[in-house]
Formats: sequence, C-alpha cells, structure tokens
Amino acid sequence: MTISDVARAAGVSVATVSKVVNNRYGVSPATAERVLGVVAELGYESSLVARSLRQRSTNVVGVLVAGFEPYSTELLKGISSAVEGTGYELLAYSGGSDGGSMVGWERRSLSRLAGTLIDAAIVVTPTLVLTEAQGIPVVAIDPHTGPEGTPTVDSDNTSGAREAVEHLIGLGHRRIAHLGGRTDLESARLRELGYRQALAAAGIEVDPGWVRVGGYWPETADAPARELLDPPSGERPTAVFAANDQSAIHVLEVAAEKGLRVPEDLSVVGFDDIPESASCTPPLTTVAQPLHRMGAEALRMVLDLLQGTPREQHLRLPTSLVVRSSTGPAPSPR
Amino acid sequence: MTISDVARAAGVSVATVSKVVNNRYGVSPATAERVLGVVAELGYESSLVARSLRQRSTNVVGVLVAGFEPYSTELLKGISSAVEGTGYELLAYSGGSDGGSMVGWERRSLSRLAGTLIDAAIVVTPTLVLTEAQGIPVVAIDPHTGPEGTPTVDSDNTSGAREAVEHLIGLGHRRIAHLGGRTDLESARLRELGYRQALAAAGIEVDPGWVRVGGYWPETADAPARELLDPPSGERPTAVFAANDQSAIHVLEVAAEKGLRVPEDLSVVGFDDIPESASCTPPLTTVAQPLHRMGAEALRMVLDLLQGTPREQHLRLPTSLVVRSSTGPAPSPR
DNA sequence: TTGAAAGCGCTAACAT
DNA sequence: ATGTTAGCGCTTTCAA
Repeated sequence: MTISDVARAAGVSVATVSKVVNNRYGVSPATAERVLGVVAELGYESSLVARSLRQRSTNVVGVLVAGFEPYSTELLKGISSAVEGTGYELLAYSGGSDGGSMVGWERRSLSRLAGTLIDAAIVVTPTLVLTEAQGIPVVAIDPHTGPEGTPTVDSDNTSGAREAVEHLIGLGHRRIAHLGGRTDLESARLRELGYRQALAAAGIEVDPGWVRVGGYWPETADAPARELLDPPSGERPTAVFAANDQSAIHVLEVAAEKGLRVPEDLSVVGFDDIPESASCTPPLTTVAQPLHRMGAEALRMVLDLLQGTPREQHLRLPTSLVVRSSTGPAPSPR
Repeated sequence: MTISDVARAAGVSVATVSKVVNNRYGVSPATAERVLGVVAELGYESSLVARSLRQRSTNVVGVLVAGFEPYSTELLKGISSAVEGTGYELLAYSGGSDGGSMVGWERRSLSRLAGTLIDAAIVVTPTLVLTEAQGIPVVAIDPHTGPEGTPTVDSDNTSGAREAVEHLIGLGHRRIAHLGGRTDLESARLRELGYRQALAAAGIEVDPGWVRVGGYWPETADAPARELLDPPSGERPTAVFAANDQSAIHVLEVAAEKGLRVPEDLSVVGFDDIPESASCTPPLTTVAQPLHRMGAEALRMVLDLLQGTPREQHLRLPTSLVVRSSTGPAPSPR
C-alpha cells in the first residue's frame, strides 16, 4: 500500500496525492475529495521511513536505551506523560542490548536514527560523551561523565548515597559494605563517594574488601554479593548499601538463600526506588530518584532545544530516602 | 555523515563503501581496509531509515503501544529480555496517545512502520481487528476481540475476575461493586463477566448501579469511583472490584480522600499486578497477569511467524490471585 | 575489483 | 490545478 497505489486508484499523480494528504495548496476540492476517499478506502498511511528520508522533521522524539528494564521504563513513563499534548510522538529504541559490541551503543543508535527518523533524542545512561555531531538536540539522563558537552538530567547521587549510609549508621551499623555499580557510569562513582563520605564523617574506616563492583545488574552482582555475604576470611558486614535497587534486590535473594534474615541479620539499602523495590521481600529501604520527573524534565529540555529556547544545561534533582523493611538495628556483636 | 562522505574521504564510490560495510564479496582487502579506516575515523553508521527503505528486512521488531504506562512497560520488560540473543532489536512506538484521533492508532502506526522500518510487530491492546494487509507478522496482546484473525496472547480474564470476586465473597462481602474497564476491549468485557458469574454462583444479585465504566485510566475512573463510594441514593458497597490496577489504585485514593479506611470500611481488588500495586497504600490485592511472560511469549510467537514456523495461534496464560492488604472481612451491617 | 545507475516511497521545486 | 522531475541515503544489479 504505497502512495502510487493511491495515485493509480484515484487516477492522479503521486504528487497530487502527496499534496492532498499533506494539506498543501493547489489542488481542487473535487480532486482532494476523491483522493481522500481512495485513501480512506484503501487505508493508506504514508510510510514514516520514506517521509522522514525526504523531510527535515518527523515530529518524533527518540528515546535511546540499552534495554527495557525497570530504570529505563520508569523514565519512559515520565517522558510519555510529558509528551502528551506537545504534538510529538515517541520512539524508544533499544540498540546494543544484544551480545556483541555493547560498547558505544548510544553513538551507533544515534547515528542510525538521527537526521532521519527522529528530530531529537533522549539518551539513557550513555557510557561515553555524546558529540553533537549528529546534528540533533540530545539530552542525556544519568550520563557517563559530569556536566560537560550535552545537556544532562540526573539526581544528586552523592548526597543520596550519604543519606542512605547515615541511615545505617544511625541504626548502629559499623560494618557496612558497598555493592558498587557500573564503573563506567558517573552515578556509580558518585554513590561510592557518598558512601565513603558518610563513613568518614562518622569516623568509620572502610574495609577494602567490603567494596565490590556489582555492575547494576542482577547477573553481574551475583558473585560479588556472595563474596560479601560469605567472606572467605574476616567478618561479614551487618549492612550492605547497594548502588541500585536491582542489585539490592539480588542481595536480598542471596541472603534468603543463605538463611540470613533481613533485617535482623543483615540490613540492605538500594538506590533508585523502582516500583519493584516495594514488592520484594522484605520491601526495600532505598534512595528514591524522581524518575518520572527526570524523564519529564528531559523531554522538556529536549523540546526547548528543538525550539531554540534552551533554558538550563544541566538539571540535578534531589533524592529522598524511603525507609521500608530491609533495614533495622545492627545485630549486637557476638 | 552519510555514505557519500565516507566514499569521498576514502576516494572510492558509494557502492564500494556499501559493499565493505555489508561484507559483500568483490572488494580488494586493501580497499576494504582503507574504507574501514575511514568509517572508524568518521564514526559512520548507516542510516536505519535509508537502509530499510531499500532493503527487505531490518532485523527490528516493533512494539506498538498507545502510551508508556505500567501495563505496557511491564510487557516491554518481558519482550526485551526475550529478544536478547535473537539478533533482533526492539523499537517501541507510541503513536496516537496524542489528543486527536486516538481511534485506530494501531492501524495507523502499523501502516507507517510496516514493510519498511520493522519486520514484525507486537501490538499492545489493539482496539480493532488488525488486518494482515500490512504484510508483516503481527501478534496482539490483550486484543479487542477474542481469538480471530491475528495471533494473540492474553490471560484468562474471566476466571481471574471470578477468583477475585470469590475472594471477596469468602470474606463475607455481599455488596460488591465493579469499576469496569474500557468498553472497547475484550478484556474488560470478560472481567465483568467473571464478576457476574461469581456473584450469580453465590446467589447474590447485582445492583445495576454498582457496575460502572471506569475506562482503565485514573482520569476516566475518577467520576465513576466517586459515584460508587458516595452513592446519591442507596447503600455504599463494602467492596469494589476494579477492572485494572490503575483504576483500583485510584479508588484507594478517592477512598482515602473521603476518610474511608481500607480494608476496614472498604475492600478493593484490582487486576494486572503492576509493580505499583505493591507500593500503594495499602498494598493492593489483585489478580496477577504474568505480564513478563506474556511479552516474552508474544515475541517468541512473532519470531516464529517470521521464520515461517508458527506454533500456536492463540495463547492464554493463567492468572493468580495475590492477596495483599486492601481486602478484609466485610464490615458488619449497621 | 570497481563504479554507474536504478530504484525503495515520498516531498518539493518547477513546469505545464 | 496538475504533473514531471529530482533527490533524500542506501543497496543492488550490471557493465566496465
């Protein structure tokens, strides 16, 4: 079903059909009506691809993600509700989640879509600096680096992490481990920084063996979580601050498997406050990022950029501690 | 950054560049190496749009949704994990969520993307029968009609609803209202059917004023929810079975606003078991649909279709009741 | 081994 | 008011 089919059926040229469906001037009412009739009858709809190849703008904003997991989908919800009424449509593209060359997925996806399919892009957790080279406005959420280059939206990772660890210290914990995030993400670095700051402020020394790389994913967090809960030598920590909810939830699972009671034997704190953190067992104490709002603000920024009225370059939103049932008083020393 | 830029920089024709980047035969190692060097240097990546206009297949599966809300994003998570390792990429397109002509969004989106951008599509909650006319494999999740035409994935709405209402009856409730879903969706019809079946089996008559259309969305559920909880005449129900979690959660909010205690004064049951249903106050008793699995199965089906090895046409997955804190014994009659 | 040229579906400038 | 034509970036014959 192409424009030529319509043209043939209506007995006019493709140019005329194009004019009719795009409401251009220079077509007689009679012809327009006839063409519209054929369009309706055949159920013709112009191909986004062909149209965008030819035209400058598509009215589509791209959301580039590495995969659809709880973090990116929460952002997507915020972006989606913010796009309502703006006249733009959303296209979420998951490139590079697939095996092979995950590195640089954001640049690849951007190159493949920019300039043609999408007018602007929101990139979720890019791991490298996005050059503006693609020629379209780009906003990064939770970027690799601190503010530089592309406009960004993130939350106050350091202070959020500090608050989480202060909460544990306030409960009497002294042996607090950290299951870190992805080393290639600024957020992970900042959360570890907050962890260290809180411990330093309380005069607690950090045991080097209690800081592990968890990689933000359940799979990558598995081995380090087991090492933390089953230390080959030395004492087990009484609390774990995980760099995100997905790995915190995995810690919960490993703990259950090992017969550790949470929070009696072990307290666990996460980061992000994805919906799943409220429904795991026990419900997770975590540092909430305003994910919906971050998504909505990113969309607003990217549309501002598109309309040439950029406001701020970098937006940092506050976090808040949500205390649920995975944290409790430190067990008394044996 | 187009293929011509690369060709010019490498001093070859665009055809040669195309051959090199697509690993076609008939290009000398020396030339190939030089071109690859330029490609790497310039960071060239072929445009998905131009490429898909010319080629038959794109290795991209489209997921067509009306918007990114908890239901569709849960499916997306399941689809996304299932796509891993298949060599396909995912493109989630939200058309028609925007004001105007929401009706027929799925056919519009399908026409715009099929045949060019995507090789196959999963359509979430289509409201009309999808004709196969677009020429690509399509699987519908939670479709408008029962099994017919396109392959579908859904869950056992009727028995799930029955179970929910039986749970309420078992708690002593007799005055049970139903906040229905979207009248244009088969799932809503089946859930109401289950509601009526359970009441009929218990010999309880349905008060016509206690069955309202809620439309699945918080906004559309607002007015009917208020009417249910504040009946202009007659008695207030002691329990509400809402057709999905989003409207059930809204009932919780309206109840809180009116000073009704849940579950002491009012029991509420939802449907879907989206993550949010565990984190609302109080946590919601609901009928769980296996959303991740439904998404994963839909992807499997659509890939089977693509490879010409279709297995089943219609897959119906079982639901299960998740009892949380929003349901309790019926209040004793005044 | 390489390049010229056609064409995918569409829009826009131009000609009739 | 309508049609002809060129061209968006790319792949694919086909000819050199």
